[in-house]
Amino acid sequence: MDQSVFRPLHIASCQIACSSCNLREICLPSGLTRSELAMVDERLVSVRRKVVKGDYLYRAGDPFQSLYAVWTGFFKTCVNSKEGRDQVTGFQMSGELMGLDGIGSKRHEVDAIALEDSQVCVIPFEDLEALSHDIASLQHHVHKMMSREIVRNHGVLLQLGSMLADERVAAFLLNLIYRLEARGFSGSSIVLRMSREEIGSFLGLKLETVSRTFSKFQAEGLLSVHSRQIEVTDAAGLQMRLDSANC
Amino acid sequence: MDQSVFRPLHIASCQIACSSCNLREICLPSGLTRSELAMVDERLVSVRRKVVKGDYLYRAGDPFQSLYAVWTGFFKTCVNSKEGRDQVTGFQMSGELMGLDGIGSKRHEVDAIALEDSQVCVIPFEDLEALSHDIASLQHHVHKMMSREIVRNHGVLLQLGSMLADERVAAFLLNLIYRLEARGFSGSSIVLRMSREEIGSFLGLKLETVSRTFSKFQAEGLLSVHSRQIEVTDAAGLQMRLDSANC
DNA sequence: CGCGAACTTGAGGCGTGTCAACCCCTGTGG
DNA sequence: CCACAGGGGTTGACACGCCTCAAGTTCGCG
Repeated sequence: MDQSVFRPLHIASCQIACSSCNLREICLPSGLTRSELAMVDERLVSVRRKVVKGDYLYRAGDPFQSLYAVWTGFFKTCVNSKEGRDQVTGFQMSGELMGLDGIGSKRHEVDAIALEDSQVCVIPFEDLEALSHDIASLQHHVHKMMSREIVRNHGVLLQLGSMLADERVAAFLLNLIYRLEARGFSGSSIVLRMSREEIGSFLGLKLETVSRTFSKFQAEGLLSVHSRQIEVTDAAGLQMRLDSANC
Repeated sequence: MDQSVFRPLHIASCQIACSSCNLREICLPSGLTRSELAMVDERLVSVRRKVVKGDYLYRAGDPFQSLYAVWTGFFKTCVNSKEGRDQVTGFQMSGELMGLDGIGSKRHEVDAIALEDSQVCVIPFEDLEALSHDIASLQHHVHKMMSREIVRNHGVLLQLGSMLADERVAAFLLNLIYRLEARGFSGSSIVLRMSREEIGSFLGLKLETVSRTFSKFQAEGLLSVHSRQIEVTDAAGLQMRLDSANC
């Protein structure tokens, strides 16, 4: 529906080019000049990969070769410890980068799973490093994106370490709204692509707690829930849930 | 005591050179050739800064200019949300890098505070990007270090999201042991540089819970506690605390 | 030596997990 | 067409782990 904006009429015939992608200002090439963009088109991004709902884009342990930028669709990334624990570490939507975890060890350290039929742009990391060598602003931008990933994780740490269940869920929804609005979608009408269990895993809560919290917010008039369709009627009220904590 | 190994006799006269630093294999220049190391000495790391116990190395909001590598001492980094929450996001010891959070926004996003009298090597980030341009292996190594920081955070996420208090404390101690041993220190005799409250903040627990857990481990014969001096007598037993969870 | 900060320990309360029942929706096969 | 199974979601009762509050002790530093 809303997403038609991102879906080309003929995928097969679609030129894979950052310069003509409407995500270019959000995605990897953000901030590049026209001529730099042309170099990215030519030397870097040439393959797009489809991942159907439920399939792995990559698994923890797979050899690392490429980063992936989400073009359409929605992903989750999960860590699995050897002790059998696992946890969702993030949800990725269009324009967001996946795979940075794999650079350090040459192997992916998390699983990346599509939550709906998706397409990603493949960014071979060796090529990215080579091109960064020739385009200083690209090199800097890569550093920025990695840094932001670190900062993002700090935010999640804060959620998991110091927030009550209500606050975690409110922060989760507000973050989702923020990112959807940055992509031109309505911030008040959200379709969740993930289950209650996946939200819970991400927030360090059980699925029942997530479900109860949604019901509670609904009873308080902050939003209305119809399974995965959420209508946020009072985003400011959600924000107050965060501000009013800890006095 | 053990740390004398890292403390030069005359600080003022000490040559600031990665090539002669005994942390070079753990720290930023790990994996560089002799000649590359010489370039790092010449063009990159020339200033060392002292930070006395309790002082800020930098604060959230400060303009970002440099990364810092811990040379001696011990730090914590903290996020502060505008709502008044705050949380320790990590503890840094010798050879570890601080400041990566600041690249994305040109401002530091966390506070970095010395937990004991410390010294850091200042790494101007512009110079690092410039030198990375000339030394491909340095560029790659910077990427690796950032990637590892991301992966490290995933591990903390897992702790905060899915572990009981005992398990968090056990994982915390085992991680500390691992890092101390990598630096040639005893893994069984630990001196904590941080308070119970700081450990609690890092692990998403209250200080009383941390204290109780130490006492519990002591009662079970896994370790003995004398305020901040911890003798780990059964590291395998601590590890079992992690493995046996969740069945 | 004396003060304040850090730490320990206990008692009780609260938030979230656990377990279970039930509903809704979808897909499958008789 | 209906019966049925299965997965996801909701809701309730209860348990338990951690937090809160408070008192007392030890440690560190002037």
